[in-house]
Amino acid sequence: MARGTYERQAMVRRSATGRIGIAEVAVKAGVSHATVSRVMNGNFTVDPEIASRVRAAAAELKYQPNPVGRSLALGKTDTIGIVVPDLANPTFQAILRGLSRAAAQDGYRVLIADSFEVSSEEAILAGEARRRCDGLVLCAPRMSDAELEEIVPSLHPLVLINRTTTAADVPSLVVDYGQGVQDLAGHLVELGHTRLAFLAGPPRSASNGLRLEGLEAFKAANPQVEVLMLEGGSDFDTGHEAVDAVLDSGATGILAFNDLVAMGLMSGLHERGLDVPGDISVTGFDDIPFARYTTPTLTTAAVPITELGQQAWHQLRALIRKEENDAPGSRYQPRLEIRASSGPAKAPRSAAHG
Amino acid sequence: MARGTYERQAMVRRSATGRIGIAEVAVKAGVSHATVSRVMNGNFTVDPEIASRVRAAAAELKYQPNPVGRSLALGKTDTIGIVVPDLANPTFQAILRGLSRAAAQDGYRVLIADSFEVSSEEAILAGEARRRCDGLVLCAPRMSDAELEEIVPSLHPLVLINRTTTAADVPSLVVDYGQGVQDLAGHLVELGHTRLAFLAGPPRSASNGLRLEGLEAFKAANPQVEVLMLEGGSDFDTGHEAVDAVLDSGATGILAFNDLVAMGLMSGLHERGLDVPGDISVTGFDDIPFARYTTPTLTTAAVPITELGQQAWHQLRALIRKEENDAPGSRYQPRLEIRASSGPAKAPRSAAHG
DNA sequence: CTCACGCGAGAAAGCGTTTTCTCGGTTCGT
DNA sequence: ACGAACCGAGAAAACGCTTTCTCGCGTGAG
Repeated sequence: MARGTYERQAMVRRSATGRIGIAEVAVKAGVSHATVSRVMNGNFTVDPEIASRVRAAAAELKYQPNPVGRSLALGKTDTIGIVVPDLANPTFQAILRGLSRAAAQDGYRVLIADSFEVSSEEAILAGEARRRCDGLVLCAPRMSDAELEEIVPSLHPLVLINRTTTAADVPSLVVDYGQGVQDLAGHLVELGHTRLAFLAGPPRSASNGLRLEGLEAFKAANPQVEVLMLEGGSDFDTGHEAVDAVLDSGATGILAFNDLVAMGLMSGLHERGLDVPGDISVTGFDDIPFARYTTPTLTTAAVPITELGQQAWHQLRALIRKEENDAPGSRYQPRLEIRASSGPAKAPRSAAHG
Repeated sequence: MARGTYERQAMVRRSATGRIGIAEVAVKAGVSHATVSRVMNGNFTVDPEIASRVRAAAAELKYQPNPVGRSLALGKTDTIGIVVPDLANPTFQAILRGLSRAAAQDGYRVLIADSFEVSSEEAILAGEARRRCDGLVLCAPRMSDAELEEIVPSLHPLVLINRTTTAADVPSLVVDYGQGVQDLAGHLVELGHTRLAFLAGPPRSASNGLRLEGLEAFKAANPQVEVLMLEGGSDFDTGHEAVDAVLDSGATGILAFNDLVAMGLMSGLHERGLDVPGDISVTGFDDIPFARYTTPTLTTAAVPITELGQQAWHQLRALIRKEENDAPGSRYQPRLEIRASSGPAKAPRSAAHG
């Protein structure tokens, strides 16, 4: 029983900061703080008896290592950052969720940086977040290509969502919005619609650009159908306020920028006494959870967005661990999800009614 | 022109970690790293000429202070944490958003910890998050009172959401779910409903408990109306799967645990060919953004949840700054939001039909 | 019996900052 | 003209941890 040596140190005075540190544990256990560190990190080169003495002291003092000190010594924070333009948007919420869950399984935490749609802040925000973390996931749909290229090198390890870059070692996870919108348009045409309208998203958004490209391709392949462009945005209100423009367009099939816009639009149409899909068909994009529960249920293009968040972590993890990454980035194909908001076309409506 | 002194150090070799540190800037500017620190922190006790020399060197090397080192020296991280049980739930998304936005305005970042409904993890998660941050916001609706009381002292500065504690200096932000549910029930009764059913939330949830208390009070005050209890949960599927139970209950007015459950239920009723509110009235709770855009639009009790997130930051900030806090915590009254999903009662339905 | 070797634990350096302490050089007052 | 404040900047300590380096002791071999 080689006790007494350390039991005499009954009183432990806390360090300057008031919190229990490695030093207090070392004193209480009668060893050096180096040994405490070894024990806490499961280093087996330490005598079992001493180890248990240290563990006892640590438990008794409820010692919890200070992660900041640890991070400084180790040069890593076990934290990743994500920059999103708008946390109110279900798409980014879902990415965040997938990312957070996947990262948590590997013991990493997530720091969020919401740019609140102020794209001029995104670069600064990204830089700050990056320096606090071991890696970054960047969602910056409105940032210019030039600015993106400029900041990307300083952000490594980095994973981009719905953007691409020429820089090496920067995986891009992009959803093929162009294909998705073509599938939706094709679906409406099969139902007999010949006059479609695209209720666009935010003007400078990258994913809106992809949709527009897809529609151009669609128009080229289907010259017999009219595709009108309507200005829009990305939320409920956009859709709700677009009712007049939609009706004036005379289109019978409406491709909304996303599910939110589609829901706002359907709500507005309903208020006008119009029937969906009887009078007019509406499609969304994304397949957010709510899309199954709208009335009528929403035809949309499903994007495995939570899975994308998870994949973002896997790509980022490979970068952090400096592993060989066979598939740097990937492309997600939306899946057509036909529900009740799209139906056969009525006789074509005439434009400029009322 | 006292140049040359420092311009000779054209080559700057990066530190061990590869990143540019204060040391590199110091060498390039020909000063000590202490001086660089002073300049970077706007300390005016430094000679303007030297200061600008330092700034030039910093700019040229694109020096960005390492926040980890800074945090260690300063004993603060400029980061707060939030623990939520489920990031998929719009309520917590909204809290997070309000919190994040408010904190960002004061230069703080937010670290998220999602417990994924595993309440046994919550305590550990909370502790870990806390140690990495300057303060914590805890949403742990399922944690037992005993466990909560046990961990609370070690989490200070701490703000609780929808929980209370006996510990001092721990503000609680709680929504008065009891009052809200009574308002909703009262509304249905005014419409002539005499047989109500409450589609409950997760059994051990604190906010569900508050609703149940409210309903008890309501029953006591309105002995003429029947209030049935139905088991449930907190998401779409719960509501959707509860259709049979709801119909069997014979109730004409349904109080759903929250908006999600209400939406699931309405969707299920719609599939059965039933009309809301013609055949049956449905109310939700929370007034999530989607509630305005369902068909029919959803009668619900509006909770200023984003504002609550913002308030959480203000309370936490006061704690971090050790300010006097005149109003430690507050209570939020839901506002009855009458929309189209509730209407006059039909002739009472008989239970156990078909 | 002595020497080399190995093992376990303490000493110390290092991570990148901030901040106190100290000291050399001015400047001002007398 | 001499000493006392003063000021600006470098040296060094501190923050809390990990890890390398070093050294003492014990064991086994020659």
